[in-house]
Amino acid sequence: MPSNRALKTPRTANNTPDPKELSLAIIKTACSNCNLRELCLPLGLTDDEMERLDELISVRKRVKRGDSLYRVGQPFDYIYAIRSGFFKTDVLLEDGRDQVTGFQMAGELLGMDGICTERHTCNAVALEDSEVCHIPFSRLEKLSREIQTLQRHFHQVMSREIVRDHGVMALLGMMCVEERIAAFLLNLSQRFTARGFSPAEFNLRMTREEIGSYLGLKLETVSRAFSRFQEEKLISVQQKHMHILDIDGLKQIMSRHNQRA
Amino acid sequence: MPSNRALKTPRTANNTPDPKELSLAIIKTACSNCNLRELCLPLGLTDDEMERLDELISVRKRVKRGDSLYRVGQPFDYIYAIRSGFFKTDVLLEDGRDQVTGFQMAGELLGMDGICTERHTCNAVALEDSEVCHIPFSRLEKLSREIQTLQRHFHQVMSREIVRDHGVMALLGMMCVEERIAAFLLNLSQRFTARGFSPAEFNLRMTREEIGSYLGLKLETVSRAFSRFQEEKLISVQQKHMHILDIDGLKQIMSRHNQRA
DNA sequence: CCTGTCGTTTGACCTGCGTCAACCCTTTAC
DNA sequence: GTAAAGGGTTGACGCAGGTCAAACGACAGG
Repeated sequence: MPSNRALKTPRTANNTPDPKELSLAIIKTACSNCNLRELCLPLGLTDDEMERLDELISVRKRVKRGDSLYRVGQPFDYIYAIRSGFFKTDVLLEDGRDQVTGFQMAGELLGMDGICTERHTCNAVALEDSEVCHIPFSRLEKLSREIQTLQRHFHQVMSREIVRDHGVMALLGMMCVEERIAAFLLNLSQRFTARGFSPAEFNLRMTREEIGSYLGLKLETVSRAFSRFQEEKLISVQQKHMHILDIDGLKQIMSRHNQRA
Repeated sequence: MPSNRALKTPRTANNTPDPKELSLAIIKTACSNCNLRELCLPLGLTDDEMERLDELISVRKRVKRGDSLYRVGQPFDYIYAIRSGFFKTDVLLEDGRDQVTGFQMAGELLGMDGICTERHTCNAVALEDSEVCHIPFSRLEKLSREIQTLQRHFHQVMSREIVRDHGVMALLGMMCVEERIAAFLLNLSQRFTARGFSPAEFNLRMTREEIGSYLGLKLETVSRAFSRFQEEKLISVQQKHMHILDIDGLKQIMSRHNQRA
């Protein structure tokens, strides 16, 4: 079974977009009236500064589920802010194995992997129909030379990404299955909460295989862990619908010292 | 005979540091005559710009083997550039388990984990007597608002850290023991080469346990892998002295498709 | 010099998670 | 509607790498 099934672009059957745009449709944008501005890049800016940021984010595009926002090796020109939707990023080894390096949701930035070599070093794939603001990186750098708050905030976002990655390393390096799954669910829960959604009930946008890839597990292992958590009344899950019944129970799993195999 | 002896800090025997500084001794600094300037922060700057960077890096300090440069929770004020020596960074879980998140050598920057919360989120520990340049972060930000080249380069350094972390995730998430060890040795070899040392012969500054922690393995597993590589004439290792006999052999291990357990 | 400590190696054994396979449910295509 | 394919669950089994234990070598301190 090919592990990257999701990478196949679903047929663009009904709505045929401009062929050179593929499935990307252009929409008008403005940070100043975006309800994600407190989560996203404009955080902390004055109205005046935000207008200047507006000027540089001229396009917002749709990315259909299964389509790539960017792929390994493509030239890097933009940082992307997710307006709505859900993405995964992954890296591939030559032999076809792939590792999901993160899941990104509304208000989060994508593309910072491309800064160092001016080419992207991972793939970003939409897990549901999404909208993305395109931020020309050189103009963002210029503006952040002029607006200290913006500069600081951008540095914080990159730093947060590094810290997040350290957390994933800790997860992959020393946690057992149950801890990884609990950590994963608690992280999702917390991020949905920050966006005004229920902490306890949400849809998983990714397959068991993608969860497994992110957590360094096989899909069967993820499935079994979900079943076990369900038996223990920690969660109730069917298909993609996840209901966390006992948040504290999940937190306890994280603090029981149960080493990795 | 290790060809990278030069990395060992010259004996501190004769010059006794100020006692209230503990093991940190202050030394005069200048990027402009530092032989690491092509690896480190000043990369690409004009002489004039480099002088301005010099002004802001007023102190260089020694950190003795085993001492921390910074610890989790400490306020973040500086980015550190390693002048000489060798460090590890690690994160701890409450229960005492810890994960090494990286090994850093001369010319590399430390401390970017602290930007997002203004407090450090990992520990940085010297694995041998080292010298470190202290770069006040707010002044670095100011200067990078004025010098575009510096701004770009700093962004590249942070981005490179993110990309490196993705590589470690791939390693932890899908490689088997032999691949991890081979990847680790090849990475060290390449970084020593970039610093003008032998690609084939170097001293490991870290213990088997620290290697294991970084690679998500137990120390016994690391030791066994070294022994097996030695039997196969890929390396010759005794204690901390590593001699790579067959670089291509190690690379082949990386490309054999041997999944993770 | 000797002694204690720390790091490393090696063997024997065990187990958590991967592998393989069968089957089911849901969604999409026509 | 039906068919086909993708995604998920569950069981039986095997092995890579963890655990435990013993012994050794290198180095620091007295």
